[in-house]
Amino acid sequence: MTYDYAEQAKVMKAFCDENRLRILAQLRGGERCACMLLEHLEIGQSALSYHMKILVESGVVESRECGKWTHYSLSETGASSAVARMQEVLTPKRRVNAQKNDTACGCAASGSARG
Amino acid sequence: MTYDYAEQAKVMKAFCDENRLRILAQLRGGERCACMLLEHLEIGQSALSYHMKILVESGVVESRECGKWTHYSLSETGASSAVARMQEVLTPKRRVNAQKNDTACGCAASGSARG
DNA sequence: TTCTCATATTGACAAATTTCAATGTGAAGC
DNA sequence: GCTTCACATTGAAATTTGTCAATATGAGAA
Repeated sequence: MTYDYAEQAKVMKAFCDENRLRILAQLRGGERCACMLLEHLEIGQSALSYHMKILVESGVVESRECGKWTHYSLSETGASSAVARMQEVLTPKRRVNAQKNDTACGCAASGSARG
Repeated sequence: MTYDYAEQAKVMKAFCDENRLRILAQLRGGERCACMLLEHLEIGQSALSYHMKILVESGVVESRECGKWTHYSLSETGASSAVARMQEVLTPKRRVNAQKNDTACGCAASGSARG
């Protein structure tokens, strides 16, 4: 399978900005409209909108429109998908050929994939 | 608990760059020295060193020196810690007070925290 | 329709990130 | 000692990201 690193990076970018983490922390408490999120952040309205777009496009946050308001909430499917992605990235592959990762210097390899 | 968003963001930054994801993908196959990692990337040696520093400082990668060579591998503890962090960020908090997240517009809230 | 409110978008700018070329460092070999 | 190899660090440039002020959009109220 050809891995889409750009797509993967895009999802992970949801989590690597302090203000986005603060937004996610608020959403852990339940659905919030933009104005409520804004009250607890030290950024302007357009910056919030920018971050919400990133969060929604990454799939971890869902938006729901209700008249003039937009409500945001954590996406269960997006969340579990993101966690699964990270888990995959960090899970050693099953070894197929015994000595595939021999080191150039010839000293014994240690670590998780050796066994 | 006062959340350290900077620290959290730092860990997550390990995963939000395409080249770092390519490096992690290589490390899934087992321990690798820098020169081997470099062969499969389209960046220079100093850029690789820069990325490895970020990966090691985030805790998801371990380095092991062997004479002139440095070997890198996925850190099991770092990996599970990173996954746990992401999981925490995405897990709705237990509701304590019934109507804490009422919306400004008064329309019914939906979503995971309502239940 | 006109006005206001909540949010999105745009353009410009500042700050952070990523890269390379050059240089530094420390280990191994001569 | 000197040289080479593997990797780290530095400084500058290119790129990306995050922010604000201003403006646009679209829904509800008047």
